[in-house]
Amino acid sequence: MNAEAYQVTWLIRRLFRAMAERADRYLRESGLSAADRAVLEFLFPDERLTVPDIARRYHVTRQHVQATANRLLDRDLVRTVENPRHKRSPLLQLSDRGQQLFTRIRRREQQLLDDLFADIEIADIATTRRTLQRLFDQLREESS
Amino acid sequence: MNAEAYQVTWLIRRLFRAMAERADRYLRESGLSAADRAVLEFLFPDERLTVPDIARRYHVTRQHVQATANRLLDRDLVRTVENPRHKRSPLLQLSDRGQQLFTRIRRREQQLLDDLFADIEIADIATTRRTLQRLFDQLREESS
DNA sequence: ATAATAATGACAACTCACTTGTCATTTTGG
DNA sequence: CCAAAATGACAAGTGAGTTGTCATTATTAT
Repeated sequence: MNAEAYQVTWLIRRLFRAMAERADRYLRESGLSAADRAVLEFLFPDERLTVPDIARRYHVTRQHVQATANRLLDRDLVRTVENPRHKRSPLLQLSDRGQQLFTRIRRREQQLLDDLFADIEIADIATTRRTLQRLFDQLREESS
Repeated sequence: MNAEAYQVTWLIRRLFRAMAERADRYLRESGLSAADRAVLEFLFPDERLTVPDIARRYHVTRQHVQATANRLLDRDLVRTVENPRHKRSPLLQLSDRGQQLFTRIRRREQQLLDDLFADIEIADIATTRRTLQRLFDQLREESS
């Protein structure tokens, strides 16, 4: 059992790398980085969040999210909306271009996902999801 | 089902980050980076491999492995053995210090792993391993 | 109301795991 | 034997993040 547990963690590492590689390839076509995608995802389809909000949810420094958000603003994929709760920290929201782009990306990802999981039984996917979720909860709990 | 498939990939990403964070913490205590650990693992317990061998297995550039190996050589965690098959490219092997260090690391990791998987049924671990393996095979196949 | 404290954006320098590219040498296979 | 491949050394770059600092703006506790 120890051996299997070890292999699970090994596979998580390998899968992450393989998925990131694959994602990089199709994201690059849209000129997006993984960090860009992550921020867009938080705003999709119509969330309004500040930079520090996203940083907290993403478990990443606000400075990093800020840099990413500024790039997205420059490229008109995101726009700012006045924040009634904080004058200096506007809410971010997908622009129309951002909406369209991310919708396309989601569709593309959905296709890749369907292909990837095509041959796997639904019950196995459910068990895997549940197990990974428990592992994740366990890790989060330990580090808090 | 699509939703569950998506969550599986999301969890893989999250788990990778959480595990990496955790690993960084305990590796740093030994003054090792993740790259150092990866190379040591290829040599543990008594493999003899050249830098390009490791690079090929690790699916990473030989230059990157070379830099890591050189650091490990500087720190006497690894030593070189003459390679009968290639004069310029010696075999790498764990030094005694490297052996001891990596043995300690493995023990520590085993403990963390046991804790992490403590509450999860063996059958679920087996299903998860099998499913992740199939996902991994699928990805590898597609990109070849 | 005010004074201390926290949150934010802007900017800069850094780290880490990698990559790409180049060169000189050595090895190998036709 | 000679062309092609493999190797180590060196250099510069990338991408996702981090830490740290500053000035400004909000929040809170008194």
